[in-house]
Amino acid sequence: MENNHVKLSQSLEDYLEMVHMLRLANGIARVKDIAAALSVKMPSVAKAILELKKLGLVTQEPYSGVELTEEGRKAAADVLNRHILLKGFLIRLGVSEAIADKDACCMEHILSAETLSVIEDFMKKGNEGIVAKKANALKAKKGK
Amino acid sequence: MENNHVKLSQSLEDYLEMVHMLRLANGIARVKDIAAALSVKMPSVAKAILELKKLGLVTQEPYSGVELTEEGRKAAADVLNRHILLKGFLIRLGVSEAIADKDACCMEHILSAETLSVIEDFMKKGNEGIVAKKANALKAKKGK
DNA sequence: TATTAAATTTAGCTTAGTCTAATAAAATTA
DNA sequence: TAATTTTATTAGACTAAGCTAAATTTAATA
Repeated sequence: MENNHVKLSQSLEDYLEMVHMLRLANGIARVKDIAAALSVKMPSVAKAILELKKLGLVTQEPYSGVELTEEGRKAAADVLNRHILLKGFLIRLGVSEAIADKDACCMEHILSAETLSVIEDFMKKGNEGIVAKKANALKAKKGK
Repeated sequence: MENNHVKLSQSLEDYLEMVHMLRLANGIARVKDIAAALSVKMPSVAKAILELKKLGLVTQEPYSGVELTEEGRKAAADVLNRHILLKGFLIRLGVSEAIADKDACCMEHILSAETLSVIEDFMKKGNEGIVAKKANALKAKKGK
């Protein structure tokens, strides 16, 4: 049970996530579609896939679709889950769907575990959570 | 009243913001201190300052502290204000101060105007804002 | 099936942002 | 003030991530 978690660059995380999304949506992740979805050219995708191969996160037969290794699938799912969480969070705050999606796309690569877990709590408990926390804080103050 | 707002890279925004912070804190922004604060080496700072000079955002006499132009001061203050807003927001959600600071530091460069304005509202109105919004949404639904 | 079109890869260039090592200037101190 | 230390700059290497152009392979179609 080794911990191979090499921290990926934002760019590589994006490619990995997109492979996952395309496979979920279409069953296959083609270089052309990855390029279109990420607004880059195909050679950029080819280079990124090479990197991800070196890292053991994807496999690919020459001139065909990209597949995920078990480790790659896990890592991609992690990114995607963060994306979904953050997009939902922004929408809950009142951000429009399109912008929530775009901003989640950046945030998913940078937020610390602590912040993500706080946001998870927020999404579970809703605003009352914060109110309750405040109330507790006040109580604690009085208790002093 | 020209709009020279060239979109800065995250890196250059960080340098600009740090110049502003050091000047606020110490009255002067030295290369050495910028480097220490951003955990980079001095030559990286020198290069960045060169860029910011080209963009008309800072000035600097050789071998001395970095100054902000009027435009640079405005741009720096913008970044700093976003930082302060976001850090406060994360703290309000329950994130620890150190992590809030670190994460705000990344978020300040990437969030859209819409998301920032939503967060501003949240900080003004508090959670009731969201609750109220929800209530309104429900009312609107009923009204249909 | 032979040709054409589309997709993928390779080769190589560019930019931004970091670094180390070496040089130059300024500040400190003996 | 001369020597030393600190600070800043310059020169140049390296990496990541993008690009274009050209070559290669696969797929489509005449």
